[in-house]
Amino acid sequence: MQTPAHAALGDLLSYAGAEPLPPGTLVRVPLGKREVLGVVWNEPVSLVGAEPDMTLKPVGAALDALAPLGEGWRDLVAFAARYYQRSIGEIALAALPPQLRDLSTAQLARRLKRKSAAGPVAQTAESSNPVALSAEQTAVLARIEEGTGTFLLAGSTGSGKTEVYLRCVADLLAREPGAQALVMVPEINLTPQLEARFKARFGEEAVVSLHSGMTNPQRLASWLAAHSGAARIVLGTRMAVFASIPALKLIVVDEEHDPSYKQQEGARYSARDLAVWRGQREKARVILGSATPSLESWHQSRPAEGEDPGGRYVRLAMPSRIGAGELPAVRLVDMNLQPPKTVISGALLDAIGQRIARGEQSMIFLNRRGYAPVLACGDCGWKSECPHCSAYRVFHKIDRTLRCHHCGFTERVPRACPACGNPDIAPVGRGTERLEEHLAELFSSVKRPDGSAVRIARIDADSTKKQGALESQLAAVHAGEVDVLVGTQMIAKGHDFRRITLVAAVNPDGALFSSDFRAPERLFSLLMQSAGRAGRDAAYLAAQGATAEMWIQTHHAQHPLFMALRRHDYTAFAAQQLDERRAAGMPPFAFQALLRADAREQSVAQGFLNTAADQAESLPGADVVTRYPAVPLAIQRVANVERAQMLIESPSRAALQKLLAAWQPLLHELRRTPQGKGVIRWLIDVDPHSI
DNA sequence: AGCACGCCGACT
DNA sequence: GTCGGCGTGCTC
Repeated sequence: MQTPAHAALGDLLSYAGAEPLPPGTLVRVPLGKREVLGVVWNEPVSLVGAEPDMTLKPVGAALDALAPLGEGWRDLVAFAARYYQRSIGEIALAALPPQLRDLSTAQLARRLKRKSAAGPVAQTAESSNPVALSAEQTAVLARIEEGTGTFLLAGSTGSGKTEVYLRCVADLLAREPGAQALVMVPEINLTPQLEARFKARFGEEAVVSLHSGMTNPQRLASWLAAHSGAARIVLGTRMAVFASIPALKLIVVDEEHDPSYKQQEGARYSARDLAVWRGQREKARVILGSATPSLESWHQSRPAEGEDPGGRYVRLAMPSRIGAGELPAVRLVDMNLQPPKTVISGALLDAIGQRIARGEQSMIFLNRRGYAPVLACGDCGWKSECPHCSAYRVFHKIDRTLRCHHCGFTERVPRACPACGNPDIAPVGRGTERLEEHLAELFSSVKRPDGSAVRIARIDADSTKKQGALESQLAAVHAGEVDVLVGTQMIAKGHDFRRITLVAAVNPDGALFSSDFRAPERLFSLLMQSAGRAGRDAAYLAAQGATAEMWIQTHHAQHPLFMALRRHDYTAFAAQQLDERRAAGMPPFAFQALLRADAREQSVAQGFLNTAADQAESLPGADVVTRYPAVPLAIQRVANVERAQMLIESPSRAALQKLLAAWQPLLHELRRTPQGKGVIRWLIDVDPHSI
């Protein structure tokens, strides 16, 4: 009858109840010695006259102050559970606000009484006087209005995608009383500004947010508002895709290419893919928006007016920036022509210096936090390895620590080499901390227009750990209190800096020759997004007489990725990447899953996987599903746990799904045999992001 | 996942 | 002599 619990316990548990409860009803049920939250899943079955083969425990109190969860929601949960090889209970429970688990019926009723019913959407100043649309925005909106299904909105950074979302929501709310919309963004950091914009347009009452940064009571309140229909607009991160939204008619997935939409622990779902599925199921329009769509979405889409109707999504383009300058000119600096060990080339230094002299801002990216990725002894070759992981600990100069970014193990930096006693141990490589320090030295003699010293700031996961730190640091940049901003990809996303006219990536080469076939896609997208941070305010550029520039320092200045980037030509880059993927039989032309196992010994983890692969031989679908040999993960050991994985691949998604479904019970079984002894955990990752 | 039961090391 | 380590097993 219901579904609490996790893991290897049968998907659905049966309970006895005096009254038939409709599916979707939330109930409290006894499980072992505990009482847990459950959801009535199937229509009740009458056992009158039947001989019970087991004694059923009685179902507990129903949370009947709450409307039962709808069929659409239950279908979504069931699909996600099936597709990602997890139990229904795990998905359902993760989808419900945590506080619902430990709230009594009476407490819940009290909660609900406080909430008012759905009101009309308030007309605010902005909603009665919206900004004028560009021709491209108008055309795109018209196309969405007349169509149904899923749309891929490929719009340059600064082309006004958010305004399109706002209009689509406004049109929907005006057209269909009671209809609801779901708008997703990849990162928590991006929700406050989006929330502000939606609330300004639609009023405080109409909008709620759902993300993991909220407190439990806040999350419950938002969830209840969405479930009851009081909230017309639900904003959130990937978890929001599972919100109960009974009158869902529109889903927006902003920055749909962003890897954050893929959950990386527990049930490894893709919120973007589930959004598309949910939209189809609910007959809701889905808009996937991005300046650099994922190759999966690009491949699935075709132009609206094209001759080739084969795509599942309608592709809509907004190539022009509005209110913003031209896309920045991309300048490639060939680091092979620079003196060895150059960090910032002379030309880039000059360019930044000119900006400082004019009172403009520059932004420099380095996707590596800390001071230096390794500390090494020049005498004996000691390196700052983590004792628990197969990785180096990163040197953080700020607090004089060596920190493992994988297991968190932190120690004070030793005075001398721990192996040979040599006091001369040196940082190798460069992170944002060291870059910040280096820039401060380089610009120590440079003065701002008013004669004061150059102000350099750093934004990364370390500088923003404290609550509200990111907001205050961003505010300082907006207020013009910073001349040069150094940071990780954290600053590449979404933030609308008005006075930045130069963006630089000082060392992006790592991703060019990575073993991860998605690395180029991610790099291109990151660099495009970064470029989009520069010159966002045409009026400012004109007043300054400035042009926006994106600088890239590389040892591979002729690389096709950079050539495409220089022309801001996503289409060409995508075509080239898709050709490579097609030739190599990789996604989106094949479907993948990873089977992973962790153990104290690498051989145990691999043994488990390889035995499992042997057993899969006779399963349905096995003939068209390739199983590669088990290999260690790129970072083989984390926190003293050895990790192994096996790639599973097929040109047929259905065959892959069929095999995985049949495989799962065998894997549970295998764990109980001697072959599975020592396996700490195993998991299946469907459509994995990094392999 | 919880939460039990169950068999081996350093403390009152 | 106990408290507690987490290995193994069960939950309608």
